[in-house]
Amino acid sequence: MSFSLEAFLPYRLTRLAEAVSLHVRPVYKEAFGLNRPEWRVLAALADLGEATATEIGRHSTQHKTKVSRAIHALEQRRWLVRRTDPSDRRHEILRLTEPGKRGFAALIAPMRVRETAIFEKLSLEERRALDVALSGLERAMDMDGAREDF
Amino acid sequence: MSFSLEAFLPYRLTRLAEAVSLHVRPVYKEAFGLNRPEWRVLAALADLGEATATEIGRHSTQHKTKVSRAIHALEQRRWLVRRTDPSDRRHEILRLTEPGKRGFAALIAPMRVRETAIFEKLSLEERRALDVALSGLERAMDMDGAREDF
DNA sequence: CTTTGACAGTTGATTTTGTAACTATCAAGA
DNA sequence: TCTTGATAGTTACAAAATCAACTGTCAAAG
Repeated sequence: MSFSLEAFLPYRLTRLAEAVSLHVRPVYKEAFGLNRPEWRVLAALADLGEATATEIGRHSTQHKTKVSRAIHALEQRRWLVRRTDPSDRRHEILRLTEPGKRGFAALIAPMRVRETAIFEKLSLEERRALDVALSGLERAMDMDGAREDF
Repeated sequence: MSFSLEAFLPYRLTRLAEAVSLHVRPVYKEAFGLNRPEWRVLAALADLGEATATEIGRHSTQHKTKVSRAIHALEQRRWLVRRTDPSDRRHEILRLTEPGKRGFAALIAPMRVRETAIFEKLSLEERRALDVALSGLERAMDMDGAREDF
C-alpha cells in the first residue's frame, strides 16, 4: 500500500532529464539565443547533411510543429537554407549554411564539456552501467529503430 | 568535429523520460483526469501525511507555481483540505481527504504494473545497471539531499 | 481527366509552463 | 513601535508546447 515517488522510474528519469538538460542549456541559450528544438534541429541537420523536415523530426524525436518552427527560426538566422525537391514538390530539402555550420561547430565543444563534467562525477562502474541502462531502456521503449513523430 | 545526438546524454535522457512518462500517463490521465503535477502532489502528500506546499514542492521536485496550481485543482476535487498553521499563518498545512486517499490507492497499483512492464523487458544485468546509473546520476546532479525548488 | 486518400509542412487556437511581481506574514533589530 | 529583509503562497503576464485544422502536392483508381 506504500508508494515511494523517489524510487519510481518515470519520476527519477524525468527529474534527471530536467537537471541534465538545465545543465547544458546555457550553452545554446545564453550564448546563442537558441531554444532546445532549434539546437536539436541544428544537430540533426549537421549530422544528416541534407534532410527534409520530416527526416529531421524523426532523427531528433520531435513533433513536426516544433520542427517547423525551429526551422523557420534557423532560416531567419540564415543558418539554413531550403530548396524544394523538384521530384516531389512537397519536400523541402534543408541544408546548413556556412554560418550555420560554424555556429554548430562553436556549440559542440562547450556542450561536450558540460556533458563530460557529469561523467567525471561518476565512477567507472557507474559510467559503464549508465550506457548499459540507457541502451536497455531504449530497446525496451522501442526507440532503437525509426520513430514516427511524437 | 563530429557530433552524435543519439549518443548525447541530455538527449538520451530527455527522450527516455518522455517515452516512459508517456507510458504511465494514461493511468492518471485517462482514468482520473489528473495531470502530472497533480499526480506528483498527490503522491508526495500521501507519503508525507501532512505537509505545506513548499515541502511538497521539495519532495516532488516541482516549482512552487506548479505545486500551487496542482493543490488548487486537488482541493476543488475535494481530494485534499488545507488549514492555516496557527503558529505561523503563512503556512497552509495540507492533508489528503478520505476520497483523496482512496483515489491515490487506486492509482498506485496500475502505475506499478506499467513500471514493471518496462523492467520486464530488461535483463537482470540491465536492471541492476539502471539502478546504479540513476543513483550515480542523482548524486552527480546533487539530487540526493534536499532540493530547494524546481 | 477527375476523384480520392495520403503525405509534407504550416498556421491558428488552446493549454500548459515558466518568470516575475505581488500580498500577507513573520522575526530581528533600530 | 517601526523598519527591514526574509519566507509562503498566489497571481499576472510571457513563452512554449500541444492539438486540430488547413494548404499544396502527389500517386493511384476509376
